[in-house]
Amino acid sequence: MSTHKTSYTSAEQEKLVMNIIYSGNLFNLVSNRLFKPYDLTIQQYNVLRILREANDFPLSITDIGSKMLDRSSNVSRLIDKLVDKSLVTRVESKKDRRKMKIMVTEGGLCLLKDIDVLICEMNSDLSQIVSHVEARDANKIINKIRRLHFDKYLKK
Amino acid sequence: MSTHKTSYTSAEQEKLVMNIIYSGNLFNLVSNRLFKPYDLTIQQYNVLRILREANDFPLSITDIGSKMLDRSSNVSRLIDKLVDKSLVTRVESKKDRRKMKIMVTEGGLCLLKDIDVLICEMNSDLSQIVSHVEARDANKIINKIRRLHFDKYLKK
DNA sequence: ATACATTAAGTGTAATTACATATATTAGAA
DNA sequence: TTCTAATATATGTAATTACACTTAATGTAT
Repeated sequence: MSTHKTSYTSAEQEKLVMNIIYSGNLFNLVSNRLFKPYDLTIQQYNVLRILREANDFPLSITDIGSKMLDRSSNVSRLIDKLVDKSLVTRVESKKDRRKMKIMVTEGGLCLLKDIDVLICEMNSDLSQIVSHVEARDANKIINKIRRLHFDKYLKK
Repeated sequence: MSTHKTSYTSAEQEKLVMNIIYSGNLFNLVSNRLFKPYDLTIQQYNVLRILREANDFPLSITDIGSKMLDRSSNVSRLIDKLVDKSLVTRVESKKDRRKMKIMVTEGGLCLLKDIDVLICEMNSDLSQIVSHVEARDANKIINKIRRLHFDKYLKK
């Protein structure tokens, strides 16, 4: 490592990127363990939440993919699993038969409601660790890095 | 979502956790693509860096695992790959034959030196997007969440 | 010395992922 | 219409991962 001030200056930014990768992996791992009793992965949980937020309006695979935490091309298979567990329904759109109309079921909403309690507890724990303002500031910084530094590598 | 002030307050913290997971995945994905021309994954790269920092002192599999970004139990297989590419050497310790002594090779150091240029460019880009102080503050907040909120779920 | 616990590394396996590609449908141009 | 391009979803695959387990070596109490 160089001893120039500029190098030292950028080290903290590099650490931040590494920290986000490391902590992201860790949070992901822990979240998946927390969701395990409900037989859900964090991605499956997020799809259910996205569908709940859509509020009875059916979403397509593409809609879901664009709103998802994880932009992989495996939304179809993810929905497969949720359909198997009767947490969502998938029917072909009649207007455009390429599209699927996906909705959360009553059972899915029920499960979400159970998990809401857990999430709520975690949130109140979290709010004792970092303040609203701190969280907002950190979000801003992470978003800046993502949008200005990383998104350009995802042109597709 | 409740309209109580406390609930609203914690929403930003929840977003931060989600943001770290999402951005972490994304940064990981982009980093892996950046390292692809060198036929390295980001974990392999980090192992090489850890070994370089050890400065000719051989590390065991456990040493590496404890310093790694990704705390999976697959360090052995990861080292396999690096040995196959002649980037590291692995020899049995004579004092304790359970342990392996792993060191980066000249070729590994060479490869790291090439990549340093790339990393350096990225760092100077990064430092134009977020300041040293912003990065330090964000690191502090993320570390607080990890240590006080998530690490307790990893007791083992 | 013997037995048992602990530590270190490696392996087996099912699930997940990234990436490329395939299939089906629709949109639009000639 | 007919051809081609674009869109939406699904699938094949090789690699990676989480997790449990095995194997081997060492430490320690008796």
